[in-house]
Amino acid sequence: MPELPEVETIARGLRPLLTDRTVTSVPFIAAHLAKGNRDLAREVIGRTIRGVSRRGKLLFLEFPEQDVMAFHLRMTGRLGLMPSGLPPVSHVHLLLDLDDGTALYFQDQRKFGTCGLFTGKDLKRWPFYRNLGPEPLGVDLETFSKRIIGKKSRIKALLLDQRVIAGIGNIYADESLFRAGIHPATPGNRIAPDRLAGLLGALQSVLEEAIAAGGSSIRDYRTAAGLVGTFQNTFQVYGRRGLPCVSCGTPLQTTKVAGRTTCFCPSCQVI
DNA sequence: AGACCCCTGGAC
DNA sequence: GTCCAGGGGTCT
Repeated sequence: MPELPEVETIARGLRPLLTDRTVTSVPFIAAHLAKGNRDLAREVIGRTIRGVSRRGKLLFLEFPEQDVMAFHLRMTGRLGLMPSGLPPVSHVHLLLDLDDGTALYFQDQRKFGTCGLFTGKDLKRWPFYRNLGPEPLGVDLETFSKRIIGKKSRIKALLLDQRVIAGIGNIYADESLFRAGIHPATPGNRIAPDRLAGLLGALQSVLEEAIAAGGSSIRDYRTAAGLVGTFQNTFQVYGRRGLPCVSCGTPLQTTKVAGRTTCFCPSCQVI
């Protein structure tokens, strides 16, 4: 599910509700999450959340001393607040009761999502976190270009690789490649510098517009307040196989790149 | 680069 | 029944 715009939207929604809240109890943690979080309750109870942040697709609850609780929502994870003490909701795997009578819930139909409590030191040692590429909304063209140019992999695979650039998933990879007019199978080392500039611009505009729209709700994604995003209404290629290209009318095609269905315009997007 | 794994449910 | 899904890890 959530890619950068969705996680950013959730983080912005949670920030005012969670900042300065103290965890009072952990009424529920599912077995698959408890594994690897054996002492979560003991370690998180009594701690005060000082901020909510995002890095790539990771969402952090920030505690004092650089400690964080990290969430990765994978395909179907949701975070939100409900009144504490309510009867169990389907697919909720973690509840944190807070000192204002609310409870943070982590809901995840497919159970791919993960969470964990990290000290600052342990977080920096976590390979997935340590190896994350730069933030696409903060990276400069030179840094971005260096990470693409000279790589033989197909550009779609590079965009999906969290070590190359953080936070991009299947939707925003396809949408930005269409806007930039780049075929998803183009090898990274065969994209001219001016086209890389166009790609970074496309990536940034797509992500900014998606954040402004509260993200894309295909199926499961909801904001922290439980609302759907609206950027799915603006998709130009994602999920539009067979439909006419918005630019030239050619039927959009799909292919597989990095194991993911990839939708593109065979006429507008060139290698 | 690709296959298969984790898991649940909707579309067909 | 089969195939597919906003992700990522592991193994060949």
